[in-house]
Amino acid sequence: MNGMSSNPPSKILLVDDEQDILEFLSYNLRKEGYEVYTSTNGKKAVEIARNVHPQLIILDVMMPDLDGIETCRELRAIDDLKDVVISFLTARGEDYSQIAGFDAGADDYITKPIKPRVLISRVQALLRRYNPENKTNKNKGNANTIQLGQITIDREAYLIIHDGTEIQLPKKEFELLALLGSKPGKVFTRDEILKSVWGDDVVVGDRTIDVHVRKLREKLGEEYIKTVKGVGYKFDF
Amino acid sequence: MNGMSSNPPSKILLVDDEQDILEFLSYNLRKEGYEVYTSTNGKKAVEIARNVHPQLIILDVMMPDLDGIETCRELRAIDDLKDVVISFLTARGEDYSQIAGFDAGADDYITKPIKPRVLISRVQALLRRYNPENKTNKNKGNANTIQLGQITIDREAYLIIHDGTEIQLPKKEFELLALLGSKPGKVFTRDEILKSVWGDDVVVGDRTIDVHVRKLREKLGEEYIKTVKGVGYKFDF
DNA sequence: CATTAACTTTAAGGTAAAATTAAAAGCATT
DNA sequence: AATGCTTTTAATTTTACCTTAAAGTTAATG
Repeated sequence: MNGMSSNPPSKILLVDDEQDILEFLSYNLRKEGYEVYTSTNGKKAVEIARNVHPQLIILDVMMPDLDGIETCRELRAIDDLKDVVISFLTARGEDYSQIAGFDAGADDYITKPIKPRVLISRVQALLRRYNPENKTNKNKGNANTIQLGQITIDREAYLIIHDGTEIQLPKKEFELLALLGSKPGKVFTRDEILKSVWGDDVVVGDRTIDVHVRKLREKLGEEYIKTVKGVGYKFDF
Repeated sequence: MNGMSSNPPSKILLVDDEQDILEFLSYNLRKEGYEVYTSTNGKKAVEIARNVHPQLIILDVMMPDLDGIETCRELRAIDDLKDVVISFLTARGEDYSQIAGFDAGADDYITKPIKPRVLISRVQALLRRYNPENKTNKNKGNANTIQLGQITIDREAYLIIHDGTEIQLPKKEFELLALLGSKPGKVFTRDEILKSVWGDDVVVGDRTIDVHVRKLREKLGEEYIKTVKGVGYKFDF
């Protein structure tokens, strides 16, 4: 039982159009002691959120009617809910750079399918961030973490969580990984990487990228970043 | 949206006891426009199949109660469902020599975990192979992939998916294939190929193209790239 | 059916690109 | 100014890809 920090259990609102997944998620979260509310559509979700003031809202991106992104906007527009933690729920392989570009104000992406254990740990991490005494609301606006299978990229803390272990990455390494991870599967050319991570003007030698890739592979394992010779690098997911 | 060939979206029945897998698969397939039905057990699956007549059934092999193999047998015993395409879903590393030996009547195996784009392409391949009238080859919105029968060319990832299997191609091979595939049926002369893939200035011998064609044929099969003697090469499917 | 031109096939270097390693150069922090 | 960490460079090795060359095959033509 982890839902109760000291006294009151954390309230979590789940929104997904599929009853099945809703049950799966709520079952696992309730087992941990969380107080779970559910809704199968965005409209109802906004209502519930207004009434119960959950600490965390998990929103499926793809929903008929009012989709996750719109729902998120509406929620963020409500004064009372300004600092609720909101996480999107997406299927793996999505283009996160695009979704992030929407800037709808989510704090996290959780990718499906997700194992109960991983779900719980992500939820815990998100709630830790909520921390009411921390009134300096840092997490405004865009998404701060992206979960790609075994790897979670936390843009706010510049760290990643790999197989449950936190790894603090230096700036450049982190930005390189975040770029590749923003569009899993896409090959980024060296030029694209240089422009995005180093900036238009900065000139560094070609081997610099290689060395950073090496560092990342050392820390994450060899399997995540793939080389496409003559083209560039990609995050394989 | 690719599920709709011309008008009616293809119906797919998914059967897996794990809720999150089910959700992952259905999310991705629905996004492509398929009409997806799900069941967490074999018995209910047979019922659904009887009622909705899906074009494709994807069955997890390992399920409690009525397992995939038995379910498949039952389905095949139903006269109405004789020519439904059935694919097993197995975990990677599972011993499926045994399963294959059972010969329960499946048309394909899909191994978990599977990447979204591979899943989609595999499903398309299956539907196309066994429903030949489904000849309409509408490209989906994703501007970076080209669907050519059993082959998907993904320009972003620099790879192709053939019969649902990813093949990472080297630069030159990929570019050659992408050129030929950009206009299926058209014969590209050697000059056109050289100019487009190698560039105006670069001078390479004529045999170089042949060798790359060979490599592609090795990886894809002989049937896709056709030689038109005295003229050039073309992609056919 | 011999000739020839065009394509196929195979295997062996050559080479450009990437990986690797170590060390130097930067930068904070104390 | 000394320490520890990050970033970049430089030098070397390794790898994968590309090209070529050489021999084999095919198909058209007289």
